[in-house]
Amino acid sequence: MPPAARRTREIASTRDDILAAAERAFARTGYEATTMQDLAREAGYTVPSLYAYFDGKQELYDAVWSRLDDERAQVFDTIMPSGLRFSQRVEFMLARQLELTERRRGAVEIRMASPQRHGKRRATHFDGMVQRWARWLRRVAEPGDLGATSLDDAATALVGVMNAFFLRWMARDVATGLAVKAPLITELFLSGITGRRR
Amino acid sequence: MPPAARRTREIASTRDDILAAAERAFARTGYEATTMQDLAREAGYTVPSLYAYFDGKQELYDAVWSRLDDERAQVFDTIMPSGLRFSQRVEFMLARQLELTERRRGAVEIRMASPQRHGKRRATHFDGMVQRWARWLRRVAEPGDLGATSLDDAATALVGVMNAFFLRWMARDVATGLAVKAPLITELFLSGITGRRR
Amino acid sequence: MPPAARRTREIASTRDDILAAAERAFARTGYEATTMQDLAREAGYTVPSLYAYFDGKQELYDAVWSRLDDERAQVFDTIMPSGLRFSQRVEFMLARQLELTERRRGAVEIRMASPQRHGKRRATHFDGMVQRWARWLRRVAEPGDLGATSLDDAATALVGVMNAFFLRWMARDVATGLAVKAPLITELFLSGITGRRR
Amino acid sequence: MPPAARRTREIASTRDDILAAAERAFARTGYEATTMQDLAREAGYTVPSLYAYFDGKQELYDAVWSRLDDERAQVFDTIMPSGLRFSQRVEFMLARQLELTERRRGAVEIRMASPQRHGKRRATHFDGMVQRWARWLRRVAEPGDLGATSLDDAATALVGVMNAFFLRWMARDVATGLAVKAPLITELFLSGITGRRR
DNA sequence: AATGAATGAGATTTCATTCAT
DNA sequence: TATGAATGAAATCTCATTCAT
Repeated sequence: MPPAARRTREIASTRDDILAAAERAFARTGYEATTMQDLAREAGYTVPSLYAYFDGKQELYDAVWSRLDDERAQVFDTIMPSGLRFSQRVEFMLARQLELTERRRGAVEIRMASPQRHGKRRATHFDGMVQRWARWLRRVAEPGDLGATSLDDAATALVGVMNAFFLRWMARDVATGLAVKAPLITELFLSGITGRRR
Repeated sequence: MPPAARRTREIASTRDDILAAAERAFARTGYEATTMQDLAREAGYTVPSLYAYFDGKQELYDAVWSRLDDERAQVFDTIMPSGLRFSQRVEFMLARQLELTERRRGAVEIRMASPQRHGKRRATHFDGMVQRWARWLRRVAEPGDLGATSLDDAATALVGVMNAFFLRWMARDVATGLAVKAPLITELFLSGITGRRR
Repeated sequence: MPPAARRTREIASTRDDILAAAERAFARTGYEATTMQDLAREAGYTVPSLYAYFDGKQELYDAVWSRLDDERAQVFDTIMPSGLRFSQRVEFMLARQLELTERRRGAVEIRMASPQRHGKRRATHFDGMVQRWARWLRRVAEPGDLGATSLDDAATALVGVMNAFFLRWMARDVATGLAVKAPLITELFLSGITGRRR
Repeated sequence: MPPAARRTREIASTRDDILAAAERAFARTGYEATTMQDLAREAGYTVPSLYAYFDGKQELYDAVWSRLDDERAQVFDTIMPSGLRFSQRVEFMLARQLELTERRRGAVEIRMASPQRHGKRRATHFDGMVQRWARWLRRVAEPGDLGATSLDDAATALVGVMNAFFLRWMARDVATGLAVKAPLITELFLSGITGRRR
């Protein structure tokens, strides 16, 4: 590998280390309460070093979420086993997304509550999730799969139920698995509480 | 009314004015970004005056949420029309809760994302909501109403879908009504996307 | 005096105290090398208190010069004894200006070397002085008083010689008087080195 | 040329390149506001490289002025055409000095306002100029040339008027020539505003 | 009860300088 | 010789909180 390329790789790797540390730190205490000092300590650098890799606290914060969002987008592009029915596809994708959520739980939680640049709000982030799921549903749903429900309402309900189980899990049983709830969430999403098969 | 009693009433009223102002201010900019100066200006007092009524910023913040939580608890105690079926009861309570949410939208949104004293977290607040709804469901549901779904899972799904529609509304159409979504949410909760009656 | 008026006076007086202290501090070490800490110590306040009276370091700095410039403008409006010849008028005004300069020597010196808002420079400040003297000369000079010299060139020469004697005085003999040089400067200005009467 | 000698020459040349760049940079933004980064960029080196040639920022700054002062001293040693009268000599030297000033305008302006190590002051630099001109005047003036004016006062006036025209030129018409003012300055210096020949 | 004034503590950011390679 | 990386030290500015009036 030529030196220039190695250099580039090293920088990227350092940036990534810092981002991972920042994700932990922000997840622990939130944006405002996390100081540059905290971020530096978590990353194993001094504060001025962080400024060599990122332009400031806000930029670091933004970069943390970009990284997370990119990863989530990638999961949406996971190739699905062929021959699945709609309900199986939903369950499959739910499981994948929940796995990611589980792995990055702290970040995901804070992500929901983030002040974002230009005053965008939590609601905006939520709406983004809804729209991503809506796009996905359009891709995989066949006529009749959504019953009489609009794409938008379906995506809203799905994200809602999923988030609810995530938050309950965060509050109560982080030690256990989250992705195992995928079948339950799928059923509630498709058939509600009464329509569930015994 | 004796002077002492009037004094007590006045104090309570002033405290309430301050809390209402604080709710607006916190809803606008969040906990950290809202300064005591902001709170005082919004309330029409000077900063030291606020300290005469509350012990500090954190206490003010906590009191804001207590007030909101109390109000929500009261809504749960609203007397329901008699003779309603389960689905009608759910829809009725959803409508009442959504009305409150609509009225206090800003505060409710921030409430979800609040750093709290002693590291309690957003997830904890969510879990509180789930448990309150679970208690309510136990009171109003008759055998069979929840199908094969546990009380806890049912409450989780309900709060999830409700929150989802609230957030979507915040992101997109605050100008319109939120409570009108109560029937839709009820159906999605009970029958999922496929089981909905045409 | 009504309380409100007294309050206003107190604030003005405090601001003035701070400005006087800032003038001393800036004169000692220049703009950049003078810290808010230095300014606060010199004024007998803490740093945050300074921020209650001025918006920041640059504003303080600007205010110092405004104060000085105002005072200099006032000197230009001093009423002159009547019946003076042109040379006597020049000498009179030079003496008054030099007295002010002497009193505020440090500030005046730094004033010449100041980075100013928006990148204006020392030259700009100098040009301002030239133009003020030019206006004054137009007011007091009668036809023939300036010989063949344009108003602008005359003012330039006058400010140049005056400044030169000020700087030499700063470098060598601050202990003595500066205003006593007014007659000499007047002669050099009017007649040059050779034309001087014995 | 032996290698060692070439090396020495190379080092001297590199130092000079760096100084020229530093002069530009300092002239643009002043001492404090110019960072080592700025200096390195202007010179086409990296920051640590600058440290290989100079001991630090202050040393670089000092070296810039030494270079300028040396050059000015050299101009004072320019051989003058023979047979000139005093006024012609003054005009000749003024023209040469103004040419240098014009070429290095930015540096010269900053030079006047330079904080120097050990608290030497701007006034000191001015006084240095006065003394150099005084030495030169003593060399070229013959009895009677200065009229009744002392050498010191004459030099002071000369430097003052010269500086004044320089600063006015900086403020107003950098695009035009400065050295053309030499005759005017000479006349004002010798005969003042009234004594000028038509 | 209400407030003007003041401040301790701390946050982000910048920069000259060093050092291993 | 040249440089990428790292950092100690410091500067400006903000804010919750106190206290005398």
